[in-house]
Amino acid sequence: MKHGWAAAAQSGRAASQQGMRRQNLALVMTTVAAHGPMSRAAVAERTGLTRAAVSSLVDELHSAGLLTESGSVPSGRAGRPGRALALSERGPAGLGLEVGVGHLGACVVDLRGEVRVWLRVAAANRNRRAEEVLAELTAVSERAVGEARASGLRPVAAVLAVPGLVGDAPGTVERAPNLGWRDVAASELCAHGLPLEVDNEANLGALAELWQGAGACDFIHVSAAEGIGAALVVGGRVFRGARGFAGELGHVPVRPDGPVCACGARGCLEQYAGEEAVLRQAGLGRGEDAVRRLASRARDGDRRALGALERAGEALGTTLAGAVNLVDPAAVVLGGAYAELGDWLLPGMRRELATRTLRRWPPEALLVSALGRRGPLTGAGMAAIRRIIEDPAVWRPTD
Amino acid sequence: MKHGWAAAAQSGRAASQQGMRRQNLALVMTTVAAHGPMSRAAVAERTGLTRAAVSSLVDELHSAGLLTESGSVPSGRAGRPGRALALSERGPAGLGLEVGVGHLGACVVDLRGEVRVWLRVAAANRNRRAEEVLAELTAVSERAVGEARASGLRPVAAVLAVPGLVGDAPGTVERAPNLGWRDVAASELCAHGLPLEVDNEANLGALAELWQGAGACDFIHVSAAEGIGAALVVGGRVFRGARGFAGELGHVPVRPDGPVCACGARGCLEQYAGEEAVLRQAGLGRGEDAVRRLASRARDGDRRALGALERAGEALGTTLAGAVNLVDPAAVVLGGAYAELGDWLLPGMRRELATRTLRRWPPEALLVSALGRRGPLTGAGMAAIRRIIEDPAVWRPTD
DNA sequence: ACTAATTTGTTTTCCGCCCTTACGAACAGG
DNA sequence: CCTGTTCGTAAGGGCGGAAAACAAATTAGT
Repeated sequence: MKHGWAAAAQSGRAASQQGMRRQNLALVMTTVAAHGPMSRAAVAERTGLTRAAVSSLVDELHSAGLLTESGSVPSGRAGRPGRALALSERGPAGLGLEVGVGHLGACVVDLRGEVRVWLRVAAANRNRRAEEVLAELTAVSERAVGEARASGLRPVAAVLAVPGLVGDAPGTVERAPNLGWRDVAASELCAHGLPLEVDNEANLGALAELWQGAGACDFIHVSAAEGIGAALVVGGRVFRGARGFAGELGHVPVRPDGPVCACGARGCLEQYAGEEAVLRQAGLGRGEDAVRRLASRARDGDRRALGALERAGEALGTTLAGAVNLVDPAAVVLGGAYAELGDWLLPGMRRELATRTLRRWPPEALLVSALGRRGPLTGAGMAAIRRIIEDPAVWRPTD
Repeated sequence: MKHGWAAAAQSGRAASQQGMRRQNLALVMTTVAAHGPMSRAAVAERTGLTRAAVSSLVDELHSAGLLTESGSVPSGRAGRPGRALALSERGPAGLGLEVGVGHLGACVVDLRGEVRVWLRVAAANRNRRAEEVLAELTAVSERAVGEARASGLRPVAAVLAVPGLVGDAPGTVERAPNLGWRDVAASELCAHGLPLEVDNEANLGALAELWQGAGACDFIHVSAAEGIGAALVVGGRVFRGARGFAGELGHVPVRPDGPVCACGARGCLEQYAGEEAVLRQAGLGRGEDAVRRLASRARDGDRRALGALERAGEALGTTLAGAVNLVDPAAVVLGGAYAELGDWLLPGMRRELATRTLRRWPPEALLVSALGRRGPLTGAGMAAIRRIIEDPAVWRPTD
């Protein structure tokens, strides 16, 4: 009989005192970020650290410009009032960038998670040279950075949202079919000298939902834009899979013998609920604001539009029911462009989810994103600054 | 515009020196477990700790009876040879228990991960009173514990594998339809005074595969026994979902209009690849060793058996293709009773997976478990002792 | 108004743990 | 036999959190 523990089972790094300090700095930051302005004593109680330790940690974060101390806040009860700690609104900030098929975007998010600058310009990027697109994006982002500086903010990291796959090489887009990109090294854009990370727009939209939404920390975020993508958020982190390709909801089979898909298989979800398929069934052509036109037709009671949305919702529901059975998320969030179509998609989805999920998966766990289209760019900005919150030690104010 | 970080985004605990020590003890244990007998210096190099720190940690683990020191091992190179450290084969051990529909099992696994005692007795447990079953299991497990003690082992924790759902309450089975159990508090069994944990057999089978297999640490383990269950292993841990119900592969829809399932929905995978459906299509009745009979018929070239297995493999493949698109695992492992049917299931599965997965998911990533039926019980024993390896601080030799 | 009680934040002391450095031990090679 | 190398251990130092004590600021009670 074979024995022994497989090598794959090992994990973890050595814990040192520096690592301990680092972890506790992060703990204070995330605690203040999550639970609003609060006193040192409240932080201590919530984290389990002593008040003395919290004081020391707060000192360090304060002198780094990450935490600010407002005046006394009367607690209502007896005793000396605590001094409210909050994340600085003038410290480092995150720069979010987005390349869409029809637009470019840039935003700046401060430490508190508030969007302080928001720029979005129309641009026909389909099959345009990547260098050109990135040059224009650089211009947009420089405007955003300028406005941020004027408000006392200092963008220190950037995240770019793209409608495509990001591979192993950091800062590069492996494939973005709708843009016609292939192996584009987007870090070239980094003219600001900021470290730039690239991620899929669906993943970033999900993160925005995680950080802004009423939020569970385990959910599936469905983001229908050109294709149908899903992001699995597990324990507050996007689950990327072994090779980074997780979340390809659009090519989960709905009917094994269904229509042939561009991917070569039959009956993929995209053939039922993809933008192109829905528009075709609704009798609409593709175009810039096709989704908006579809929504207005549905509002007017157009039979074909309503039927197409009904069928799309049903197919989405069937597929998501399978995903729910497999993953058991606390919620399913409908985001991206389809958030605007929620009114007409939801009934079919709910019906399918209700009949096809075991253990009475609660129907109220199916949500529509409040961010909708703004999700990816918002998420990019938040992800950029979130790195500092989750590891304040990387931030040196002297830089 | 809404702002602020959702409360869900917080995580992590305070790091203290005790926690640091604890983590490093675990690091040494897992390193030695994963990379065989090795010297202190080798542990230091691999973990990043200093040789001095490793010495101190090893001392503590040695005096707790968890590590043993063999004689000098010449490294071949110049210099003083190191003394080989290995996990003790006489220290604490894990007790694995299993209640199946047709059998009871108990095993004892030592720190090295080796199965030292293995007992399995036939028993007709379907719709039998839980108390009776557990009493008989207690008898079996006492025999196993006795044999283990005779070899110098000391079972210190137990894990029970059941074909059912384990809920929030620790140590209780929420539902096990094939046994007819409902809200059974299995911890009552704990006559040995050992702490007992209960888990689903599919999850434990997956863990056995993780720890014994050549193993990736992200994979989907399909375990077909009575129902069809799957366990998602993510980063070396079983992913249980928000409510602990993840992995219900059997009720993922294959054909939305297919035959009605016991769950109320239509076209669930179980209707195509479940044991009952396959046996019916193959013209076989249910029975104790039905799977074995099916395999022998297939070996003999029986048309109906081959056809049934072909169709089952295809349905499994379709469903798994969807799961692979969603989760992007490094491997899919076919375990449980169906491992014995791999020869006939695999072709259809491979075909479906090849056509329906994007990004050419490598066909060699579809594996058949070597453990097969022995998976859950093995995994239970390993899980029991693994707790001590992953947190040696919980183990007090004085007990 | 004045005191007691309570809560906050800081200071001081202490302890644990890892790191650095140094040293003895054990082996291979010339 | 001597040298170079590697292994394990020991001593000293620094860092970081815990525990306890103290000062500060407010409420409650009389």
